[in-house]
Amino acid sequence: MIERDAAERGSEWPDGMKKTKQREAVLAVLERAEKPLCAADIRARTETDGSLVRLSTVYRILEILIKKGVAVKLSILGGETTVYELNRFRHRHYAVCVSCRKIVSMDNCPMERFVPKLEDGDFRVMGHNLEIYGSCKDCDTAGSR
Amino acid sequence: MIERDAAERGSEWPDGMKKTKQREAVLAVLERAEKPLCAADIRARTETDGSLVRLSTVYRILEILIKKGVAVKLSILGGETTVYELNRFRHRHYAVCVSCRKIVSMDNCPMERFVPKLEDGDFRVMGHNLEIYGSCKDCDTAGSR
DNA sequence: ATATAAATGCGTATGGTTCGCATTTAGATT
DNA sequence: AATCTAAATGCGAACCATACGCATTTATAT
Repeated sequence: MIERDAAERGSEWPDGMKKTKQREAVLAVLERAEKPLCAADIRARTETDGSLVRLSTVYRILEILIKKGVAVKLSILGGETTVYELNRFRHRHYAVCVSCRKIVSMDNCPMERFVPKLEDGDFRVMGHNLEIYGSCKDCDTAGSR
Repeated sequence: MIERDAAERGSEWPDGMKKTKQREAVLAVLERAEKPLCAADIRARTETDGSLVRLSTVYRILEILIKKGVAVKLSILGGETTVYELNRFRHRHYAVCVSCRKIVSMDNCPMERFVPKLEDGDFRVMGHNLEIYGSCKDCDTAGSR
């Protein structure tokens, strides 16, 4: 299973990164992830895959994946949760349900043609994070019922 | 000093909130704040004001200010810092310098006339957080020099 | 003035993340 | 293929921000 994912990834192993089974396991999890995952989730999924990666190692791997630009870190709901996902080289933002914490992905981005008016006129914008919060379909109907 | 701030705030004391000197001190700090502050900053500023509020109390006060909608919590730089500010009932977003962590405020908001395309069609958007990151004037010139 | 529910002080617990160091391993070199 | 070495991992402990528990104090209603 890990081998298959590695095969799908082909030769795209991050430059200069030593290939260890822990790193392959973490990358496999991130590639299969349907939503951003927190470190503990990643650890748990490597465990069910049959090749447990310790939590501290997960953090170390995430750190270097981020440094290499392979993964990105995002925090939602006022910093309560820190999650990670592969950098898919496209804008991807999420809406989070304040009630059940479901993460819903968004297909467009308000920053596409937006020029921020910044107090410090010479601020060079390099990127942005956007988080939308609200109530998902299920929780919304449950609440108003 | 605290009295003066309280006077400026006038009768706007949050509904049903017991007025204690710790709460007045924290509100005074938030009112005078030129940028969002973390809990430890708030504690430190109450200390220099001459009425130290313990950190755990700061957190408790922030919690209820947020619940009452008087303050808001925001997290920047991927959750590394959690900061708080008064809810000024207008959109206020910030750009953060990735190098010196300076916080620069932004005068417009890309969400003003933006309709998100969400996978979960019935997601009810209640609000959003946006963080812009990049390089501030000082760090940018320092870096490219 | 008194009663009482709520807020605070202060020490401790917690939970997510990082660190230290001994051991193992990947990849280079022979 | 065997050996070497820097880098990665295991594992426990440290760490930091934040939350909690409970005795004491305080704001407000009576």
